[in-house]
Formats: sequence, structure tokens, C-alpha cells
Amino acid sequence: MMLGTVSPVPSKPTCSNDGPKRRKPGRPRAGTLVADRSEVIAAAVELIRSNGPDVTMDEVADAAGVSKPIVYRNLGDKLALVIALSEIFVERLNDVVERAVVATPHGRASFASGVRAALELIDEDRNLFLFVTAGGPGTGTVQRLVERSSARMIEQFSAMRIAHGVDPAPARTWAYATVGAIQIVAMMWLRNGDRTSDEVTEDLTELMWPGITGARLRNEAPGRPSTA
Amino acid sequence: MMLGTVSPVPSKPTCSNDGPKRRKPGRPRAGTLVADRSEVIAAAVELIRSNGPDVTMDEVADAAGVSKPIVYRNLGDKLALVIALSEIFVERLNDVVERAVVATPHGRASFASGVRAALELIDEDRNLFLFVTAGGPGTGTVQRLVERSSARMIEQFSAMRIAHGVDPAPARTWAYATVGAIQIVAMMWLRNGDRTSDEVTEDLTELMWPGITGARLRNEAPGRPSTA
DNA sequence: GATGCAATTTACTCCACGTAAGAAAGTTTC
DNA sequence: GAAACTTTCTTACGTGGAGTAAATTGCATC
Repeated sequence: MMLGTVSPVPSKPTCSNDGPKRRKPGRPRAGTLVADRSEVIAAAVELIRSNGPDVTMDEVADAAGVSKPIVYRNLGDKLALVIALSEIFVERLNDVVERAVVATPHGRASFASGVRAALELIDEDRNLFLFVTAGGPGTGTVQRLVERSSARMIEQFSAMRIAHGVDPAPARTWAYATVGAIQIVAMMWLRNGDRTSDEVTEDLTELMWPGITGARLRNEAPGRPSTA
Repeated sequence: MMLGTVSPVPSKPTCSNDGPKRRKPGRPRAGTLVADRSEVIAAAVELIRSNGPDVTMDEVADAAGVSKPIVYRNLGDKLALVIALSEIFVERLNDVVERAVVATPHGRASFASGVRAALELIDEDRNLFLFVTAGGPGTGTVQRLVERSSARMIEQFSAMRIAHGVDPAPARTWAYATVGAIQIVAMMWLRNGDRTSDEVTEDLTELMWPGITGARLRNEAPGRPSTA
């Protein structure tokens, strides 16, 4: 054995080699292709779920059983990971909300079902939610998240307002507001969950549904500032 | 002059020495005390206002005309800076909202005034808003921000509901929801400001005021396109 | 079997946070 | 009144994570 070089067992590798999954430097044996993009993303999701929203790219690489450049080749950079997980999360969110909404009779109860479904998904997958909403500071990932999770709601609000014969322009703001309300309420609820999801759902519905359903027919201040 | 030591003009100082404000290493001449906490904070605010929400601690130190350890001695760490600026921002926010609300007759118009005041402050001080809402990821600064900016609203909602003879428990959720709605709507509005602040205000008021004022007495239109 | 290419890991650079070490001005003590 | 000490600052460094260049091994081709 040569002397004067590195010891056979590196004392501090970049990432903790905890398993037998360690791999030699060079090109892998035929057939043993490393992880592709979807596997890396899946590993990241699993890691965040179990380890919390504060993950480093080395940890992601380690969890995926590959090394960092592979992660970067598959994803681009960390912002891309945030975006990818945002897409996944929003997809699931839209899905459960949609399902809950159509499974409930139209009207107030339907809205409430959607809210409850969103809250419960967030509660269940709270680490992913936190990772995604934390987002990269300075980057527009939260904006993108809001944009995507409100897209369908905008259409629905627009349709509702058109059906009621009023200007659909506020639909976008309404959707943003609803998303923001649910997001912040969920975040605070995760911290000190002193209420049940049903209670929070009912509170939110009581607050927002009357406006959605168009309580503008009610009296109240006559000198209404133009809807513009 | 000794040789073999550093050159008199360091080629790459940690922070860009652009002005005559450079200071010698040692203890300052009597009377020339350096900046205290409030001055550092003021400098940070000014820096963020002019340079955007992405500021480094070196830049803060430079802007304050002082070196980094002084910043750390006065503030603690960057999280403390975020918290301090949050306090300042929330203070101003509460102030302008309060002022706008009391300056307007009770009811819908009053709520709208508060919303408009908040939106316009955020619009005017958008960089501070972005710095504060970006917050440290993983840290609970956003929660703290929401908590503080909703405190007064909780009281008001509670009072309203008690006056109406209903359970005040939802007031907290309502306040969180309102703060979240305004925050997200403002954030999206800052990106593509395609509507005026009056329009956004009216949209938000139309959405939220009916629920606040307790439209639960209304029946609910069955058979409407509703949410789904 | 040597040579070129492909795929992966290791080891590095860069940047920002936070801190320890060093330098200058005041203060105390003999 | 100078040496020793204390205060107050700056420079210079350590640390950790993002992102990349260099090294390393396997496969294909001549």
C-alpha cells in the first residue's frame, strides 16, 4: 500500500455515506443508470416530508442516491426544484379541491368542502407546503405558486359573475385573495392548531362565501365607489 | 515602510469603499461614536428602499458607514434585522390603516378605506414589504408578522361579533384571512399592476365585507353556478 | 490492446453569514 | 509620564451551502 496519500476510508466525504449505496467515481456499469429527473424529485419530496422543509442540495443528492452534479443536471438549480415541487403540490391541491367541490352539492357547502380539502391536504403534507411557500427569497416562486393555484378559481369566479350579469374583472383579485387567505390561515393553523379543520373551514366560509355569492344586492352605503 | 506586509491600499476590501467615510481600525477619536442600533436600522431601511429587498449584511454595514461586527453587535443577526423591520413596517401599516378607518364613517366604506391605505403603503414602500414578507425561510418571521399585523383586527372583529351576539371565536381566523388576502393580493398587484389601487380595494371589499358584516342571514341561492 | 467518448463522483470555487484576531485611542497605575 | 490595560472599532478569517470544474472509471471503436 502506498503511503503519503489519502487514507482508504475518507474521513469526511461531502455527503454522509450511510448505506451500501455508495458508488465508485467513474461511469456506471451497463444498465446501472443513475436516477433521472423524476426519481430525484421523488427523493426530494420524500426527504422533505420526513426531514422538514429545510433541505440542502447535498441532502437531496444523498437521498436520491446520486451525487450533486446529477441533481443539478436533472433539475437545473434549487429554484427549479422549488418550482417543480410547487407544480406537484399545486397539482394535488387542485385535484383534491376539485374532487371535494364536485362531490358536494352546489353552493356554500361546496365551497366549504373545497376549503376543507385544501386545509387537510396542507395539514397532511405540511412540510412540503412549508418548503414550497417559503420559496426562494427574491425569486418569484411564491407568485408562480399563487398564479397556478388560482388559475382554476379565476375561471370559476369569472363564470359566476358573468352568470350573475356583473363584470368578471374582479375574479382575479378574488382568487388571489382566497388563495392568500387559505395560505396564511393554514400557516398560522399549523403553528398552533387550537381549532379543528372543520372549525377553520366554517370560519373561512362564513367570512368569504357571502361576498362570493354576491351580497352586493344588500343595501349598505349608497355612495358606492364605482366598481370601475 | 516595512515590506512584505499588506499593501497600503487593499486590493479587495470586504466591502466597497466608495466614499470618504472610511475609518481607521482602532478606537474612534473621542466624540466620534459610531452608529447605534437605530441608525443601523435606518440605514438598512434606506438601503432596502433604494436597492431592493435583496440586501447582504455587508451592504447594510457599508450603508451604515460602519463595519460588520458593529451591525451584529447592534442587531444580533439577520433574522433580528428582519424582525426589526417587520415591527417598523407593521407599525406604520397599523398606523395608516387605523387612521384611514377612523377617518371614514363606520361600515363598508371604512373597511374599504383601511384596505386602500394598506395597499397604498405597500405600493409605496414595496421593497420593504418584499424584504419583510420574504423573511428568513424556515424561520417564523412571517408568522410573527401576521400575528402582529392582525392583532388589532382580531379585537375589532371580536367586538363586532359580540355586538352582533355571535361567538367571537372566528375573529382570529378572520383576521388571518384578511391579512393573507391583502398580502397576497398586494404581492401579485405589485408584479403586474394592471389595476388601480381603487379597483383592487373595491374588489377586496366586495369580496370580504359581506361576510364580515354577517351576511349569514341571507338565504343562499340554490342552483347557482356556485363554486364548482 | 490503445484511444476516444460517456457518465459519474470527487473536489473545488464562490458568496454570504457570523466571529475571532488585530489595531488604534483612551484610561489607569506606578 | 510611560507601561499596562481597557475600550471600540476594523480587518481577516471560519463555516456552510449553492453551483461547477477536474478527476475517474467504464464502454465503444479502430
